[in-house]
Amino acid sequence: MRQKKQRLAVAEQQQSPPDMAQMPSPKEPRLGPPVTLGPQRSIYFSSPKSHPPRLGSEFFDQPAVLLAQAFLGQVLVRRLADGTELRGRIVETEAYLGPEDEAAHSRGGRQTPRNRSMFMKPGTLYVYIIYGMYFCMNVSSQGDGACVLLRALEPLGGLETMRQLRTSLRKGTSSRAVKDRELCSGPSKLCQALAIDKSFDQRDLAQDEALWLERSPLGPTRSAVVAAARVGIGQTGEWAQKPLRFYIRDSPWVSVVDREAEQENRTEQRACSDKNF
DNA sequence: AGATGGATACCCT
DNA sequence: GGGTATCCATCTG
Repeated sequence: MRQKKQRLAVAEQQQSPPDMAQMPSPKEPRLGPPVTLGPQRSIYFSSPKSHPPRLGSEFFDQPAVLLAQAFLGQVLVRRLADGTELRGRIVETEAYLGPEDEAAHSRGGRQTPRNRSMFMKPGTLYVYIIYGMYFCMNVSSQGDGACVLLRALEPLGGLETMRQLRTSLRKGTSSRAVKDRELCSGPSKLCQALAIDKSFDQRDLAQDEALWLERSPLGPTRSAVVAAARVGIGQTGEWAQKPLRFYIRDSPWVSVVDREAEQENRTEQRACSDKNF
């Protein structure tokens, strides 16, 4: 009981009410997000020179597998109600392909109130509750019912706030300090660390004021991306085996490493380079 | 390794 | 409507 209250208290503290998030308050001006929002375009912000550009809807409009790979290295930014910015580099993702994918919530074309955002336009957030107590954050991609799950971040900024969020949202009473590696190394951990909850469901990552993606100058090289089986979706079925999880090789921030897949990826690459690649 | 926790989907009156 | 099995995880011992 006490934990539940704690959880709510933190959520209220960090979370701005929807109306406040939408309307700029005249008496309390806030720093704007990296680029202007709204339908009207400005040539000033389309210039490649403007500061770290926010990734727009074109970025999200690609097939789930490509989007899952393109996410790697990009920086996710969360701005809390008090203006604090939390940032992390995406190091691990999973692709869910839509109706044909037996491991996807949208398998068989199932559409329910919960997974509605999977069918919305690319860039739409799909946040769902798992095991009754955790959140997972997905981003809709091109393809009906297809999306990408964000599984791990390398924390870059706002670590102390992340630690606080992770500590206060944890269930146990143990007051052991949360290590840096434990801040965002899992789909629900990163949601806790960035204070992302169900209220983000159906929001647009290309437009939202509290959450956005910044292009990183250096992405991982092709050989630094490991393709492995997805986590936690059972052992059976062809879809459980498919290499639809992607992570940055040797990153200490990844949630689950798959040595076997890393080995296989390497031999595949060698085979490619042998064939004059 | 085992317990946890509750929303959700799905089946059944 | 109600009952139940399941669930893309985390924490602790």
